[in-house]
Amino acid sequence: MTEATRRPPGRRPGPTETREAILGSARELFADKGYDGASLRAIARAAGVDPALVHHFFGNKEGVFIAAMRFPVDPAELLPRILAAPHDTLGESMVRVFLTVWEDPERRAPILAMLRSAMTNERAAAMMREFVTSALFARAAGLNDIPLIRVQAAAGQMIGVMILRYVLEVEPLASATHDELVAMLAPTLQGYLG
Amino acid sequence: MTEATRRPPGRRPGPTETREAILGSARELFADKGYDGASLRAIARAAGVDPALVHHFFGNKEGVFIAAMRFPVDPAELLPRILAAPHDTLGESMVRVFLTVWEDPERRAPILAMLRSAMTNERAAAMMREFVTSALFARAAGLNDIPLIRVQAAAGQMIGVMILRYVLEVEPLASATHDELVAMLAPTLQGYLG
DNA sequence: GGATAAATTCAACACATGATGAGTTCTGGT
DNA sequence: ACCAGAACTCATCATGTGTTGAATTTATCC
Repeated sequence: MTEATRRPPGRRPGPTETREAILGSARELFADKGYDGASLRAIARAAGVDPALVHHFFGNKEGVFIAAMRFPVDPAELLPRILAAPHDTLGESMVRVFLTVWEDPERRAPILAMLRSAMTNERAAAMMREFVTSALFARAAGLNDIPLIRVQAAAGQMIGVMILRYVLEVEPLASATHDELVAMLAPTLQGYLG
Repeated sequence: MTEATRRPPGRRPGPTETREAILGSARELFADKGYDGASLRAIARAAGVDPALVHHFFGNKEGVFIAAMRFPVDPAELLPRILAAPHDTLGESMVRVFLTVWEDPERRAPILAMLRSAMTNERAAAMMREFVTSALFARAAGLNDIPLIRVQAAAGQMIGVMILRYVLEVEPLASATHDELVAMLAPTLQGYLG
């Protein structure tokens, strides 16, 4: 029992799914440590792989991040789901979609990763600004002729509440049911969007 | 010109203000890199001082952070200023106080530091949760008999907007005037608090 | 089956980090 | 005038970081 975990070099037999495994670990680690906090080596370790392999696949750390952030949440799928609601229940619709997405760790991860990274890393902030601006705000405002700044106020309300609920985990917000949150927040969003 | 910047060891003559200088640099660096992103050595460098001196004064990195975060914003001074307003303009009052504080870099720094750090560091998150819960939410709710969760929804609105405005710098939110923001946000907060 | 390419590891690099211990110079109290 | 302690720097340690180049094994294509 010289070394328990020491695999030989060289390609593994069978079809290769390692790349996806790395992306999975990357998403998880970026999600709860942010860009700078998640180390390449930790990502490699979590994927059961040598750090150099990560480089081989993605070139450098930024490459890993960008690859992991593809589809932070597909707005083309989500926005219609929000805007499909009748005009007078747009607010409730938006709250429910947000809650549904954030409740599922799989779908929450990329958003959290983006948000956490953007808070302390200039380039990540630029990526998020870009994404949020062109893929979310502009479309949402364009589709229903709502002033851009009001869409942003609505998004701000949800971002703030999500941080208090999922990052800071402040009570009673963290334990509130979906219905309670809808009752409280929907009128606000409706006010901005209606 | 062997070494331009090389001060001799030993105590400096005259009264000593170095401790405050270190805290100043620490506050600045924590504010825009967060706890993990701001290195002791960078703080020392910014204060024009040897890294070991920082240890001498504060024991370890967490000591520096805690010392730098004393008075993130004195709630005992701020809350009365918000709550002094007549009941039907509480919302406007809160928006204005938030904007005033965030506009001044000196006062924004500790809050940003706290927030940025809390996003990626577990201990910083605990500190912030503690602070926000007992020093802000509980008092604000207690003083005027408002349900705790509504205070948090109001705070969430402001936190989200502040992030979009000062961290992500999304337009047009980032360039909006105080009056525009008040007009848009005050009714929301009034709804939660009234 | 033989050549080329892909997947994978290892060893090492240059550098940054937080921390420690010892040494030097000044201040303050007696 | 002395001396304990505070202020201050230096050199150093152990660890972690992103990145690189070479070596080895397997898969794929002609």
